[in-house]
Amino acid sequence: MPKKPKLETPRHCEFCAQHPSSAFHGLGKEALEDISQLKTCVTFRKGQVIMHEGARPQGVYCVHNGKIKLYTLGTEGKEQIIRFVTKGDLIGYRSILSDEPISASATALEDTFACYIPKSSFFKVIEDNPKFSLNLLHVSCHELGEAGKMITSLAQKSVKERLAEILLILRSTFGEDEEGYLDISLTREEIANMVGTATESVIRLISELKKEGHIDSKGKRIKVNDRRALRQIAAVFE
Amino acid sequence: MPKKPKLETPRHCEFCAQHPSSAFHGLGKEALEDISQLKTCVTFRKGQVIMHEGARPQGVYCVHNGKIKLYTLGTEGKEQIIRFVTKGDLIGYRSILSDEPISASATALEDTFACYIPKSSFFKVIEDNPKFSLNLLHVSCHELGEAGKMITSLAQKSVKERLAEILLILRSTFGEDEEGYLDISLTREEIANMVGTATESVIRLISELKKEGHIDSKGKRIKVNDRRALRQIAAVFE
DNA sequence: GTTTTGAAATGACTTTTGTCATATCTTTGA
DNA sequence: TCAAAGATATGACAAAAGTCATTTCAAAAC
Repeated sequence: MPKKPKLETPRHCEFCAQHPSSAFHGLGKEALEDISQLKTCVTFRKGQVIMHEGARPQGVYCVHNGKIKLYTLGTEGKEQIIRFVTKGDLIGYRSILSDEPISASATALEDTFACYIPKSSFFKVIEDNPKFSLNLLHVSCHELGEAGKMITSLAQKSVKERLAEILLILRSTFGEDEEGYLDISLTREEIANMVGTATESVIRLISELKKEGHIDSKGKRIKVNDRRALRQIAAVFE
Repeated sequence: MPKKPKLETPRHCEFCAQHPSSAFHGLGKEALEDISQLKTCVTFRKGQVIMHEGARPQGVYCVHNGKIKLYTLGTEGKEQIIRFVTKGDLIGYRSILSDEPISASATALEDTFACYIPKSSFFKVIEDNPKFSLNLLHVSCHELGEAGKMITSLAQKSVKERLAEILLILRSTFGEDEEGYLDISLTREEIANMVGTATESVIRLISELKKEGHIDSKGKRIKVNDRRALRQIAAVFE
């Protein structure tokens, strides 16, 4: 039996709303109080599927903590990871707001704690709080920009450039642990599924970056030594 | 001097609002009246740049007619076409709503007529009309789903599969003229910039699809003969 | 109508990336 | 602690796609 550490207990929405990137940021006390009443709390174990591509969600999840991958399944059933979801992010809002089936499955990469807000309540909050609509627009339009960048990378960059880029994204999304390793555990296959390449290619290129001294790795764990160098390789000039 | 046919004259916003896919669809008469007051009308000649990547737009364009490509510039200055914009679509809303610089340049593929709505007016309409916010959310979330599909295609499909897919997208976006040719004129290079490949590869594969009888071409003009076959090649099962 | 320019088409070749086979290393759980 | 399963690593080879050079064609411009 796997160890099942006790998950953090649910909190009031006010806590999530403190994150500047949260869609609930800037809402009034009463609004947050309302949402707190309407939500229910859920936990997902590592590896558990949270939403399934093609399904019609009946609500959205607001992630309180944990790490989740969003991915679509390609022709051969191969996962393509679109992005990661962490603390403060919503899952399922795209489908509900565009009135389309879920476009990307979500699976927990770690034990995750989230709040479930039913569709009707979600729309109620939108109607009652113009600020919330604006926040959602802000989030979805930001994502749209990120997706555009990803499209350009996939279409124009080499596998090595993309890998370097992804490593930087992982670092800024998940940060580092005390030893300086990326604070996210992904298999080489999952990294390949983000980069859009074969697992073996990722393995080879990680070895290469390691030889070049830009990164270190110890089993699954990866450490970014030289961000400048990676940025150079990724041809990211921002 | 190139021929400059007279462009269609501006119309009231009510006309644009008739399109079910327009963000202005379903707004009340007064709201539309307000917008009509606030907007100004602009025309763009074929080839003219409408918005520039990196810029900070001071308003959005609502396209009344014409065809526009949205694209980012990759490392080597190579265009990556993200999507096309036509009648009823907005340009620049992503940047304004996410409060980020423009992520994709826009260039007119044909003479285009559009309405310009200043940022302040745009936000005013949002605040006064919850329905408009919802429409915008609908549009941006839909786009987000499309972007996800594009990411998966680029990452997992072969160039031929992607080309077949793009030809189908062009057909459903722009339709056909009386002779059955796609009602959009793109160079092979532009098609390559959508597919994410080299111009020569597109040329070769178009020849191949032609030999296989699935399409026809006459100079730039392309005709889709067998949608079923293209769908099969593109591995699109919808 | 002819010239000029830019696209499209095609061949030869190179590079990149993917696939398959196999060996080695880490975890995980008994 | 050790065995088994699952990841990672590496080599050899194949396939896909890109690049460069050249030719043919089409569309503007004169």
